[in-house]
Amino acid sequence: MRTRSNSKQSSRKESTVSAIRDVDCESLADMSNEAVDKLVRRVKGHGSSGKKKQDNRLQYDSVSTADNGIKSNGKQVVDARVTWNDLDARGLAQDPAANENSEVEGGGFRTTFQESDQEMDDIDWEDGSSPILDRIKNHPGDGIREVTIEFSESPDSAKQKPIRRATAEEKVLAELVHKVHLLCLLARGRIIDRVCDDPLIQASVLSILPAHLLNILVDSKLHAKALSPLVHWFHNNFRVVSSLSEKRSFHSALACALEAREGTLEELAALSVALFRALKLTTRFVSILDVASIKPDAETYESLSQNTSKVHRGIFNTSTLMVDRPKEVFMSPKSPSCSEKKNVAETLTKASCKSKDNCSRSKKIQFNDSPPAVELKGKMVDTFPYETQNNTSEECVTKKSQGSKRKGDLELEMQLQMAMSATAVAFPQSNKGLDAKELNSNSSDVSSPFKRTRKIANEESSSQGISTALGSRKIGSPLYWAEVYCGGENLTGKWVHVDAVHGIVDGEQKVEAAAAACKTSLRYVVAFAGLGAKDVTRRYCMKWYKIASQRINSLWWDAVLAPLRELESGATGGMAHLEKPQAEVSNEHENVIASGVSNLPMPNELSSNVPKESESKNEVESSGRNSFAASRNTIEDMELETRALTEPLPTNQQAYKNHSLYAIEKWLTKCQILHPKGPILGFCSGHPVYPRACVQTLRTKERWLREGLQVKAKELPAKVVKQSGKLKKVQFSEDNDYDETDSKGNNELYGTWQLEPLQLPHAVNGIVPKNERGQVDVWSEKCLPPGTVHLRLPRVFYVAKRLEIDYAPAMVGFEFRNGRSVPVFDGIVVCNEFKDAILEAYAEEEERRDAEEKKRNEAQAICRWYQLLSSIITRQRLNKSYGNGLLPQMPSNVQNTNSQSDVHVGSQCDTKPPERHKDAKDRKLNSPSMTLTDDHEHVFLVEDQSFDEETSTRTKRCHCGFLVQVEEL
DNA sequence: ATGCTAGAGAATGCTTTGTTAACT
DNA sequence: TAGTTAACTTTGCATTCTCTAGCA
Repeated sequence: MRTRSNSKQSSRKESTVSAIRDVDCESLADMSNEAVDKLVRRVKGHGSSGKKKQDNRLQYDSVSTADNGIKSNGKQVVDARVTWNDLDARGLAQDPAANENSEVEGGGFRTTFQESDQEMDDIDWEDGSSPILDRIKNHPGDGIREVTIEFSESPDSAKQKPIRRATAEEKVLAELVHKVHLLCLLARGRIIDRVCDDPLIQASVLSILPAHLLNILVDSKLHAKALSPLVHWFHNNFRVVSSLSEKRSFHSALACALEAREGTLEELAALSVALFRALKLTTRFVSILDVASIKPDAETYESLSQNTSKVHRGIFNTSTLMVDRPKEVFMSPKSPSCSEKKNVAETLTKASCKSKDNCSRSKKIQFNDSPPAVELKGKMVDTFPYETQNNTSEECVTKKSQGSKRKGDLELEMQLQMAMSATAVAFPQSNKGLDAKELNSNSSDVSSPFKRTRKIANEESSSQGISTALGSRKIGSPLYWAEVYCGGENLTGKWVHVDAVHGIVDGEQKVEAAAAACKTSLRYVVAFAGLGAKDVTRRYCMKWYKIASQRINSLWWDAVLAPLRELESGATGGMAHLEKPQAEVSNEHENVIASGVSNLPMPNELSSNVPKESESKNEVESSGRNSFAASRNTIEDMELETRALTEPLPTNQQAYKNHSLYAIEKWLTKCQILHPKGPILGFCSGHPVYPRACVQTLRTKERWLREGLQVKAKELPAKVVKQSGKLKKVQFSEDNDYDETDSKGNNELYGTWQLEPLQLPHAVNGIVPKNERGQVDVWSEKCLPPGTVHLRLPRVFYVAKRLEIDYAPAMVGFEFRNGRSVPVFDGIVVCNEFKDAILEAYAEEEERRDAEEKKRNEAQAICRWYQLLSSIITRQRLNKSYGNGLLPQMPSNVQNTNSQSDVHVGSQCDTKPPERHKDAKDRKLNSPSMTLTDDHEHVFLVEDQSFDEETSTRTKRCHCGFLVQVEEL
């Protein structure tokens, strides 16, 4: 029985796992990855609507799709859910709390809930016979709360899954997430870069470097080949392990990795950078920023289509663990033999268990998993394509044999490994504290990422890379390496790719294929130095058109990188010591070592000093070298630009659709044309390929007017296209000889080469030239007739009208309202000479208007006060008369009280609040407390009233002196 | 088995310059 | 009577994106 979890289950489970991982996570990149994932999932809400208690669902990844015909595109996958209700019912439900936390003994291992969860996360489930499944079946209390097996959906129903497209909002969100993730990863890179500059770290690395390697790099013209012994030494002396769960600074992690001579890929890459820098090589730390997708689709689809082979990261981590972990053991053919290594490893493991620091936790994982891998050694080693670079002949032999292997064979091997690894995972140590994401990267580290890519690389790998049946997404991808500046390369010097972790020198051409095979796209490759950064994606990405759409708007990205580029440029220039004499370099080595040993500053101090130090170095050492640095940077920029302009022609037509360099006529849009039509750069499927620069956008005359351009006289349209039916209808009814439309309803389009700057008629005698609608279309300043000015002020046309100045309403655009577009006006256009007069009058007018409004507001306020007080009085009187002194709690209602009152003040006030009301109000305001608190009811006797006929105002007096003036109708 | 192409179908985005009746 | 305001109604095509069948 093959089962898969659905998307809800997956994402829900992942969120739980993420929570656990949060604790374990060490890598900032991972944390940000997860945070982004969470955010995206939450917003999209696709993964959040699952049942409760499904956190522990198993995910069965159809790893081998071949035998049951399940396609990996998510359409034909059996979407069978495996939850755990029944197990729960059998055992777990009895003591769920205990189950969740207690350790379970079984099968010779101990595991915790967390572990089992992670194991689940870390395992690719294969058929019903999965060891883990068996284990769980045998031990139903194994930290599992809920088991439900649902076969609610048939493969066919999966096929009918509605395709949900991302909304605009989701796209915006995805872009924001992408940006934030980029910034986070940039920050991470800078942190690592800074630690690589740490003199203590550098000194420590140097101290373990064999003496004979110290002197091989002091050639004034460094060649990439000269790095090989060093790289091989590093490769053979440092091993990649899974990360530790503890959170700690990268500095201490690096120190720890150095001490143990093993660490994550990131740490080891950083160590190699530190080593190169200690040797005074100009070195950058390079990282692929594997950011969240800029398009929501991928992830939406991913989470939606759990059925697909694009299973969640957790699952891939699993496969990472299973596939790649074993490789680490035999990844280095030159390293000690397997058995040897295993012994060392075991020793290390034991030692590390006792070790006071936290470095060691993960080591045991590696070695426990190694045995199954060992058997595959022979098969795996030769799959390492990179090793062609530096490998010995024996590897070449094996490579040849590998070359004859079919992909299916390779998959079989992988699956075999998975099965074996799954068994290994059952051992308790395996997953403790493992961060799945780290595993991902680590396994990448561990094995040479490129092993799996061997075949793909040969086949001009696409993003698909190896069959998804391997569950291999983003596994083993090269993520970190170094770039060393070799002055002896080429004529001008060159930045050389150095992946010391994998023992690779100058393998830049292979990075793309390796990454592609691991489903990592080279969207951003950033080199860090001197706390700065530079985008060097062009160096590694040969197929820019494939990643262009996956990158953020270059304006934004360039703006972000601009300050970092300066820093980077300063550092890589200032650190150059290539031309120093050998003796000097040796002395410096000694100094570094000495400073590291005898004069140890605090790590914080160190790190904070680094930039200053390098800056001061720059100042002192390289005032004359700045030009050298500048030229080096310029040369590199030119190199990258050259790459950008010399990208090979894509072989498939669709790549030309949005290609930045090339175009074929077939994929031009309706409003595009080739001008000039040539030169032809090549052919694709028989279609001539032209430079993209030849593609011109065409527009109608009106459209060009908006840009402040007009068509030259006697220019014929470059292209005539059919007009939309709707427009045709409108324009035919209005004017058959409409300028832009011929009698057949076609639109005439013009190109930029047919245009000249707009020449609008001048304003003459204070008259604004207007269009046929009596207005001026102000799309931009260029559209203003000469001699006029656009005054964007509200109500300014009143002023112009009052002053009898000629003006035209300024139409600034359209808005779509009530199913049609409506012009939007903003201000007026007047002749320049009236501008000041209008503005002055406008200011006066606005002042007067403000004063009037203020007056009106005041009058209204007075009126309302009067109403309020009148109603209070009335209510009080009514209360006295009928309420037995009890104040009613009902809200006052002025209208009601007025209607019952003898004093008809409300209605009169509404119409016209007389001045005298103010007096009355004032008086009342002066003595309201007396009126209200004395518990005295005013009595207005008829004989005490007076009536002013002039103003129709009746004045009523109470014996207490209180009076009310009422205007009578 | 895989990748490419063409085409279908759906979603998205651009388009774009009133009228009438009630009320003040 | 003139001016103001609100309700009315809610297209249709081009482009883009995704998927699929067919072919090499």
